[in-house]
Amino acid sequence: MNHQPYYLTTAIAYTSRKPHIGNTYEIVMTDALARFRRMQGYDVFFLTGTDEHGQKIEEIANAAGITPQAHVDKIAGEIRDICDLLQTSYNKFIRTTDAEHTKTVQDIFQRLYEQGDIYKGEYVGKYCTPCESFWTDSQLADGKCPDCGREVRDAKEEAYFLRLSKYQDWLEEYIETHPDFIYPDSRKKEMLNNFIKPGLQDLCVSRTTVKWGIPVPFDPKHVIYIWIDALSNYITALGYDVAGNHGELYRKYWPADVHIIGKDIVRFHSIYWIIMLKMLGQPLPKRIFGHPWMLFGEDKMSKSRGNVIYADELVARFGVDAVRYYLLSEMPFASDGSITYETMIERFNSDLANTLGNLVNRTVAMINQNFEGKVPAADLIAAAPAEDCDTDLQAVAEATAPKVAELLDAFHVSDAVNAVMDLARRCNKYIDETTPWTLAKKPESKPRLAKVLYSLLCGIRCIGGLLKPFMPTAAVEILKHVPEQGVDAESEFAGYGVFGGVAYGEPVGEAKPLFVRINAQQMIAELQAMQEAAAQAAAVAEQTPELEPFAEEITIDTFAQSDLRVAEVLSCEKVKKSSKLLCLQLFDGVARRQVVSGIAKWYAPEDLVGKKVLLVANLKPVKLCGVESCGMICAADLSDGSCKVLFMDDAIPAGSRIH
RNA sequence: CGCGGAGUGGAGCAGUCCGGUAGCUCGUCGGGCUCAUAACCCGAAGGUCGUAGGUUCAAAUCCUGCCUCCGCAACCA
Repeated sequence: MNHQPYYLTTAIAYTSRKPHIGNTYEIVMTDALARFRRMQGYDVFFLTGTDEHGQKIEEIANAAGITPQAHVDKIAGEIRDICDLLQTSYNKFIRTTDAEHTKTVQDIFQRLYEQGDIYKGEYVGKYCTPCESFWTDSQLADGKCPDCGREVRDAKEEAYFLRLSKYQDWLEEYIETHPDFIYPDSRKKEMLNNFIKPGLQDLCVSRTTVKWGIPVPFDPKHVIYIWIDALSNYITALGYDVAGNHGELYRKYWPADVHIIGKDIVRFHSIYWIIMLKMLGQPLPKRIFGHPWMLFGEDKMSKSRGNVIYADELVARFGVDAVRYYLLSEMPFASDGSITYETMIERFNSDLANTLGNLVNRTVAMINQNFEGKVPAADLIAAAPAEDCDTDLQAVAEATAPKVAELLDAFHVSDAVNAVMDLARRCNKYIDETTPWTLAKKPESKPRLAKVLYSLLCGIRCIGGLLKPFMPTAAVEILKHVPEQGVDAESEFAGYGVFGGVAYGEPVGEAKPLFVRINAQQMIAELQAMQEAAAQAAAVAEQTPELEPFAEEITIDTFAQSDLRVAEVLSCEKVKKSSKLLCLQLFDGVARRQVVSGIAKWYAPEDLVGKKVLLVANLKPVKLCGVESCGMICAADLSDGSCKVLFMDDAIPAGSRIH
């Protein structure tokens, strides 16, 4: 029996808003793996939780007129409710506002500062107002904010930096000599080629502009930025202590066996987090698995598209087990999966109702009809010789547990689920091969009938047991029909690779449908109605959009520093190397000038030629994708993310100044 | 030439490393069965394996060019 510790984690969920079903996939998958490892006998610790600090949360709370703490309490509660609703078996739910976490994060920051891995920098530097972020010169992308691409302004700020550059060579070598560390392989290549090999920049790890966060202990006007705060949760949750007086959990479970995260944050885990641990002198997690995303149809789920699906709505309609089954069986290993109501209903009917539920139901019904509802007696079964289909069924059943284990070892969750369903299909076929209803008509076939039905119960026992990681409730329901006798195996999981273990003479219970077939047409009509209502609500919300807060008050002199002019578009073409940029030739009243603008997505070059636009004439020239841009044309940002250029009255001559 | 992934019957995927009869689930059609939830089992139709070349006795698989899609990066002054 294996009692080794096994530690696995999900990313912590950001508490900006209620998570949709795509966000939920991760924790369900992690839960399946956690349950699987427990069944194998591992001493599992499964961590999840919420990431609760940051500017965005401050803003949302302000807009709602509540404190950030009140906001995160509410959302963290909702997130935890969803985890519970989906029956995820986490051992701890950490919140980054927990006192213990906060303290340890401060200790980590202090320690890294003392040993020189965090240093205080000051820049006369670059500050992005919308992002409230500031950047070193080397971080700027062509003089712009690397996060949002917008303009940055000079600002004299001091901030703390994490010395990533020092560990670049070490990290590169580590990743290359540990081929399974970043998984799947394509993510590893992405990290190496796009981030590590080009050179790591020191990372700014504090903010003075954000208030909702953990203060830097020795310099409280700074707040510790997300990286050190959020990533540390994996060790603070276990009682990591900077001085080495670690809690029992830490001593037992660290390093993590796997961090399960979305593919979008592989970078933070495989670079920042790993280097932080190296700095702290702690062992590294064994593996980082970046999973794909769940899309709705072809699109990413988003509230403004009105196509958001929430876990609780699906559970209300299909039940927890079906939702879990769908998420786990439908998501491919490496590429993005897609969720649609049609496929959800289809898989429910064909897999859960027809193949699985019906198998259990018909088997139990036959035992009720022919053996007074009790598992046939051992001597009766023994009186029937084994036939080819018996040994084949047994072979398939016994091979299933090892196969599932192998697939789960490699994180091929959907293949593992499908392997169990294959066994259910084999059982159904066995019923047709043996035609128990014919056997039931002849008294002399009673031993054969007993053997057939017993074999089916053995198969169902394997199926029920192996489904435990994926559909905990349904698995237990199935196993209730298969009275346990106990088998000799090295773990619970391996026990479900044994064809047998069903107690003779015990009642199998009443035959009732496990999953009632869904009327697809009717359900889809209902769901569509629901979705349309949601889309409509989104459209209504659109009319009263959340506006960006107004900027700080300025004087007319400050405004006068901006030289706004009317300019005429002489010609316009796309910038070759970019999907977003148009290059415009303008007449500004005096001369011709070139301006590059990121509006290619919404305007074709010919839409602009001959129009008069509003030009910010005294912006410092910059290069975008290698093309020089002298100024900026003004456009309004719409709430759907698009934008509209401000066209001026034709009667205004080019060069007119705006006041 | 920024990095990486993918193109296989109507849909979704496996097979490609290591060349040798193209496989699975769903759907369609036909048949069987009746224990069971209009369920289950069998069979059939349907694929120039993105495209053009090359290597080979033999290519979905190896090599080269090209096309298309996607992710990451870059990119909205």
